Amino acid sequence: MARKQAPDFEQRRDAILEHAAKLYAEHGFLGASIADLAAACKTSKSLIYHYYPSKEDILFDVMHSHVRALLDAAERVAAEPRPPAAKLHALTQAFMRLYVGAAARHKVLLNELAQLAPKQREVIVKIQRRLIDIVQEMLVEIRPELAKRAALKRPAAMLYFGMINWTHTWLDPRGAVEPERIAKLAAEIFLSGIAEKTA
Amino acid sequence: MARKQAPDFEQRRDAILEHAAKLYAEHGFLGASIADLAAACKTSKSLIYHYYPSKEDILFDVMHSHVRALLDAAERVAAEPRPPAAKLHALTQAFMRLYVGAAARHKVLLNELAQLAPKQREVIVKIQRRLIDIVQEMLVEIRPELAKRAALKRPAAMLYFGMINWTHTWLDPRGAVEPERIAKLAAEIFLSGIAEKTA
DNA sequence: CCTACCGATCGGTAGG
DNA sequence: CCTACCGATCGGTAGG
Repeated sequence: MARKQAPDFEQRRDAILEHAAKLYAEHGFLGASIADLAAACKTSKSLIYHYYPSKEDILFDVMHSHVRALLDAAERVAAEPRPPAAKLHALTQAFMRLYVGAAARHKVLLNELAQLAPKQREVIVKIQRRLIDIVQEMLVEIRPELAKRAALKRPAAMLYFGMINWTHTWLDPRGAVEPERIAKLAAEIFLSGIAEKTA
Repeated sequence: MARKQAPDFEQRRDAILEHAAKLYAEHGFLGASIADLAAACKTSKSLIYHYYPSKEDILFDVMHSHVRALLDAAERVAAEPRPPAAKLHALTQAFMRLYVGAAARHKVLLNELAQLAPKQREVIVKIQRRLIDIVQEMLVEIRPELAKRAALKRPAAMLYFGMINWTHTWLDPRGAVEPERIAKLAAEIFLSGIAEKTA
């Protein structure tokens, strides 16, 4: 009879993931070894390999868990029956909460995509594309004129992502200006901007 | 008597720098070895070490040459006797030209700062701070109200940098929408946005 | 006889 | 400017 999985399997796995995200965010994926990760988790390398088949699979899981959370949040907001501008505000707040709550995973997602094997990278990129599509659709709802200028849809969405994704390099969650305020400012700047300038 | 430097010393050094920028942009600093760099330059590892004392010094030079070019361009635009909004437009165009013309160096500057030793990192960060200051001053010229809301000055400047720095992840210089047009769109969105929303 | 985990060490390759 | 190497450390796996 097969023995049961350890009762805390999921918790242990998640603890490894969280330590890995921190190490990879700080030193880069290649700059942090499995030995470093094992030390941070206060176990052995073998224990890490019991939970993950390879170092790259850990990186994939760090990115995948985060990008899935972003997509879930975005789909939830997109489905709300609200005016489109209010949706973009809500989406920006939701993104900012996830960025702050999972800052290490976010940084890894943005910096280490190139370290993934093509197949795994494609899984992440596909989810990211769905995120971009959701934002594009919101922008068209806000400025229907954008639908006629199809070439500008993607650039507009990417400029929006630039504003909020870049915050991970400078925003201090315990700084003078709270993340909620920054999210509000970013959404306001973007909404006024495209309202005036893409018509 | 000391032998003269090779007449093409500077050109060779610059060729190394350019190949290094490309390799580090594609594989990451830690993912590209000195042997890879030597192969790309069609020489030996020893030749590389003739021009640079260490791998890290190559990384520093890649970043330093680029951030200096950005600062020079920004200071030139800031000194022009023009209306502040026109200056921000000109600055955005100047940044975009440098990002496109030195895409690999730009990517390395944004992704590999953590791989530098603290002393060298500080040199780069100081120049980056001067860049941010120049943008902040322009924003205050555009919206004098920002001076009274000091806490928002830096966030506003960083949201601007987010928009344009992030372009390196998605902007194709040979795509349907030219970089000049993206720069114009970004500056317009930002100018209308802060005009309306930070008063 | 399984899963969970350890200390020790593998073959290869890094920067120098 | 090259080949021949070094001390160290890498990701991954062995036996028990």
